[in-house]
Amino acid sequence: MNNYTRILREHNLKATPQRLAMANVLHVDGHISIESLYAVMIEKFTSISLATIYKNINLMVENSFIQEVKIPHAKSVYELTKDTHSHIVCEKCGKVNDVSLDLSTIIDNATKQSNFKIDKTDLVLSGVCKGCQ
Amino acid sequence: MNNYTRILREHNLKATPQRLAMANVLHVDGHISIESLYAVMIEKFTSISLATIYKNINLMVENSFIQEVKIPHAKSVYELTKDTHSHIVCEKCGKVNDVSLDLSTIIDNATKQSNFKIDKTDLVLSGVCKGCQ
DNA sequence: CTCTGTGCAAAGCGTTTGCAAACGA
DNA sequence: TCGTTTGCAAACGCTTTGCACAGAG
Repeated sequence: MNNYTRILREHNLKATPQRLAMANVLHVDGHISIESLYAVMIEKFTSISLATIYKNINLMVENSFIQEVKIPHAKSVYELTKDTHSHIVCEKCGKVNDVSLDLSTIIDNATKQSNFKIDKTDLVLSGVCKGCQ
Repeated sequence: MNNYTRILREHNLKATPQRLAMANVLHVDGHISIESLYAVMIEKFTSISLATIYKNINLMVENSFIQEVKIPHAKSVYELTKDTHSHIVCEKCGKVNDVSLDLSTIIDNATKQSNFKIDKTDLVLSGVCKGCQ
């Protein structure tokens, strides 16, 4: 039994070939939009339905197996859930990368300013990647 | 001629009553979703169309008069364009507030880590506001 | 007066739902 | 075997478009 089979089951999801392939695409690709995911999936499963993609994406999000990342001026992408991190997106080619940033000082400041009890950060930096410069 | 009339014209937009009211709602409310905006607008203009709201929102975004703010697990809200700032959203009541945070250290770090030329930050903090705690 | 903006209705598009058949455990 | 998942088609909801009339400049 491979890793994703186990993880899917831990999330009360049956390890169907479609789901295992989705998990694998997410693992390999890192960040992928619904339409790109569908394009990749239909290579392996010529008759897979968009409805299946959506149903599985939604189930996986509900079970915290994956997460949605909202990108300014672009479609959302999805990634496997991992430790807290930020994102950086290239305005030219659209590529999304992870970055590991310490936001604790920022959070302290924001807490003082707002009186909120802060428990989550969503930071998306935009710019131009090395390859596109 | 009031402020918004002038600003709209500078953006090549005619200062219609509907647009002036939208600008005013955005100014007073700070951050508002399409559906809330429509609900407020229809009070003043009983026969205003959602199409008008959308057309104007899109024109105003294109002209950088307003900006979209994407919120995790919620609908986007719109705000008048102003100096760079971050947002904090209450997970209980949904209220969105501005916060002024210095992200320069974060940007330096991210630049080193990613080799991107960074020019924009979108930070949305989530938590529980004072009133909801 | 001219050109832009508005309101309405219809179209468009991404996403969700219902259902019968297929499949995982 | 039993409950879940799939694929298809239809439905849905949000957003956009086309058009005739109204209104801003």
